[in-house]
Amino acid sequence: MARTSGRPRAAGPSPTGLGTRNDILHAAAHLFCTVGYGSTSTHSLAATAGIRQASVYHYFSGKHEILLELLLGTVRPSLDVARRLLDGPEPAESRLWALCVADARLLSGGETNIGSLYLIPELADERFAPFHALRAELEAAYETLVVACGVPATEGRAASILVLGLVESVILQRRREPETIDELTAPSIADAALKVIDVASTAIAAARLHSTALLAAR
Amino acid sequence: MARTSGRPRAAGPSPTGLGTRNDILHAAAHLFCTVGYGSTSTHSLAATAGIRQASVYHYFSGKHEILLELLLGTVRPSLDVARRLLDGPEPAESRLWALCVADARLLSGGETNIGSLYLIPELADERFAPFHALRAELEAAYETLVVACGVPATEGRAASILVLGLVESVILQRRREPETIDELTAPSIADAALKVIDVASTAIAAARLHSTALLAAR
DNA sequence: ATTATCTATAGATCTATAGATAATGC
DNA sequence: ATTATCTATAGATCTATAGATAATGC
Repeated sequence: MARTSGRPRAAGPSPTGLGTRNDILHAAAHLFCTVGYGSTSTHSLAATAGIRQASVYHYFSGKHEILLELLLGTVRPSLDVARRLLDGPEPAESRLWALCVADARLLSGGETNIGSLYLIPELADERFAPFHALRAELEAAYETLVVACGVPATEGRAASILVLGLVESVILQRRREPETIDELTAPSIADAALKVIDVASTAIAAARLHSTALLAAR
Repeated sequence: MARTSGRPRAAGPSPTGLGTRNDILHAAAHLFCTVGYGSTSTHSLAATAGIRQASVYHYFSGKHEILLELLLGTVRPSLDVARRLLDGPEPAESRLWALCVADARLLSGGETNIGSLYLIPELADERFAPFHALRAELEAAYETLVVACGVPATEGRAASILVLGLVESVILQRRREPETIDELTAPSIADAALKVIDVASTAIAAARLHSTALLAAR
């Protein structure tokens, strides 16, 4: 990871200690979330990463490629959890609850509110198609689990949109009132998600108990 | 509204027919939502509004002032509804339901998904303080109604964040799957919001019946 | 006379490439 | 020799101002 050969940096060592590529990704996550994607220049990106502007192009062909990598790195862990939960032996209610908690935690944790990048208009560009493909798979997993919880198949789409919307509302909350987020936030969201699709409170309580084991499972 | 004196435009008449100021606001709403705020130049703004780049400065001191006006124009109607509902004689459940529906409709209707501008990092700038003040008042109204629905005051904040998050999730839905939004979307969201705070289904049904009269009231 | 718009432009910035340089590796 | 980084820069673009112009209003 750490550089061995090559001309030394003019501005001192890697800020992250994880190599230049990661310095750039780290700087981009921070700037895109606090300054805005369109308002961040390759120059400020480089400065934050501790290198010169032109050196960014040694690793990425432009801002869009950096953003794509950040997005993929954020949706992949969600998808990993979703795939594991899709065909487990536990009740669907417990698996959906676990997925909601895991996603709410992923979105509320980490150094930067990277989920807020899911929403920017610039993503309409076709260069972000690989991200949209993974997102679509995640949405399908939610729908499958929602239907497995007893929601009629014809209403599954609409119900899963509400559920995922509730989970992702943590992105908005984090943007506006990060101090209100604590370890109870994710479970509260998961509870709320199951209430929305009319899961009985006994099943919700059971899901809470199952979840520790479920999310630890490999 | 329509220009009377002054040099004629080079690029033909006002696209909206509502005067240059509105042409600019209209163009900005469209471009900020589809291209991105930071990625929109004053030049493209002017071109879409049917004027030259420099003429934008006759009406606004820059992009930020245009964005602020768009934001205020979006949050004010929500706040008008909220103020009216805050101390009505109807049950709190019905008033909260009506507020959720009204907001979900405001966010899902209109030509552009202007709610998506609520989330951009650029809003952290102090120049948008007037918007944040109105937003805070709207959030307080939600909290008041949530507590009036029987949620303990100590949990009112957290619960109202979930409720408002659910309402605003329509912004995310509209960005990603606008074709799934129809006249049932807003009421479904309002139902879901009341379920989240454990309102009995009988009270939810009553709220639906009340709402027509409630939202028509002046 | 007043006004809305225009043209022109200075100066700042931004992107992306070309080519030099200062390290390590062999 | 290879590599990561640097400096330098061309060309594009972007913002904001100065001042001209082409209408209407009086």
